[in-house]
Amino acid sequence: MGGRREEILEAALAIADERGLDGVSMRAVAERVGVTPMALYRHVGGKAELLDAMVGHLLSALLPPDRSRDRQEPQRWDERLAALARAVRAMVRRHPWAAPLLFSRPAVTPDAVRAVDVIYDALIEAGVPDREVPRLERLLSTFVIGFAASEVSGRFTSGDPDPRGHRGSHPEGGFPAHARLTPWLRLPADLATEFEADLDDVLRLIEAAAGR
Amino acid sequence: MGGRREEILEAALAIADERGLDGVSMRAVAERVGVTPMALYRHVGGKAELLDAMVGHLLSALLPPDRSRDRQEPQRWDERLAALARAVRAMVRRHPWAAPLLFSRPAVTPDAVRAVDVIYDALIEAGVPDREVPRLERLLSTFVIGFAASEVSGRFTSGDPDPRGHRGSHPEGGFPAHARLTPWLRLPADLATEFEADLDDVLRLIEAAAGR
DNA sequence: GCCCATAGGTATACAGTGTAGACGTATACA
DNA sequence: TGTATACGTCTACACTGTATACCTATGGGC
Repeated sequence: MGGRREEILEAALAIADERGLDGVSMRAVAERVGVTPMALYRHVGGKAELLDAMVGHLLSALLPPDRSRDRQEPQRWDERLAALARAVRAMVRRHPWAAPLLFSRPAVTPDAVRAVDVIYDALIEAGVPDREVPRLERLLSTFVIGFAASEVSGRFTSGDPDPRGHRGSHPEGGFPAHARLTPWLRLPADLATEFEADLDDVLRLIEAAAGR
Repeated sequence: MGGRREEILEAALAIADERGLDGVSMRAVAERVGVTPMALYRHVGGKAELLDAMVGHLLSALLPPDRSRDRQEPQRWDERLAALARAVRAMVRRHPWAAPLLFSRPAVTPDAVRAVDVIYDALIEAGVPDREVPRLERLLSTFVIGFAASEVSGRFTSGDPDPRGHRGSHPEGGFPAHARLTPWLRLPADLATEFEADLDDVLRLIEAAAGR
């Protein structure tokens, strides 16, 4: 059975959560499973395939079990999209190592396609013309993944922490707009509410695209 | 002088362009410079710092030389933002290896801060309230970098190439929205015009935020 | 009972990685 | 002349992914 494969995957996930993606070496995974490194190759094709399987595993937990055909979806389209977006962000925050992989690996696993289908469905219900649906799906998912990736990789938080002394303006007027915005740049930027505001804006963008 | 450091950087850039980011090993760079691997450590602190310097080098070429105070910026705010966005996309397409690094390394180099300042300035001119400017800068840059990264890493192009036989619907009605959109999913998705359409939408989003 | 194919695991080995540490040398300044 | 500093080399270490070869236990057909 594929029980062993599952065991390997769980071990790799645990190591990634504990020690980061760099900690996931074939030897480390093998040791955790209690087996020789080369034994892994019988179950996963290699390191690349192992990484793919890891993100696939995470994606499979994104959506609730597929009862979408049994019962009517309760929420409005925008609430469904927002819920999915929040789920992605939460997943990336729990497993920061997954962020770079989400960009490189295309969504080909059945679970990933299922998620895309949920987005398509919501966009159609929103009134987006069929022709525009794939584009707006890519726009939305790019933003959500990009936000989460930026967040966990420090691209947002460590940006420009009061540069060059505590006065607002840079030496010799280097960055005038920064100077003017100093009071707002000083705040630590609550990323949870920022995500909600962004999400709101993007959903309005979709509404606008639907009404054309 | 730092001439040697520049030489090392150029060598690393050239290797990344030719053989990808994985080709950039200390040994490879050293060989190209004509020196022993350990000699690099006198000029760049280590591999991580080398990578940082590489993206810094690319960013420094993004904006025209700083004459922003000599002459008035000619274009409207939205044209300026669009130009910068297109420049980022072009840069990533020319140097695909840079995409993942742009997400992880925060914008702390002077050139990066200068680019952010340009965006701030445009957003202010657009009429965005000061309080909202940093957020919308992050939203815009996240989208632009995310789009470019997705594009060069194959997240867009290799998505679902007519899955499971050439009929639109999946076996046993797995993905209804996919089925409905089949005609549009079949097109190869012109990413250049898609980028322009997205950009247009995001700039409208900014306009909407300005008018509140 | 016998035989053998197959699945799963092990041992060894190879080429490559980043970099710590010790050592050398040449130039510039006191 | 002496010495400090910048720059480079050499060696070595602890890793990485994985190709290859070998071993072992289990199950099915005869």
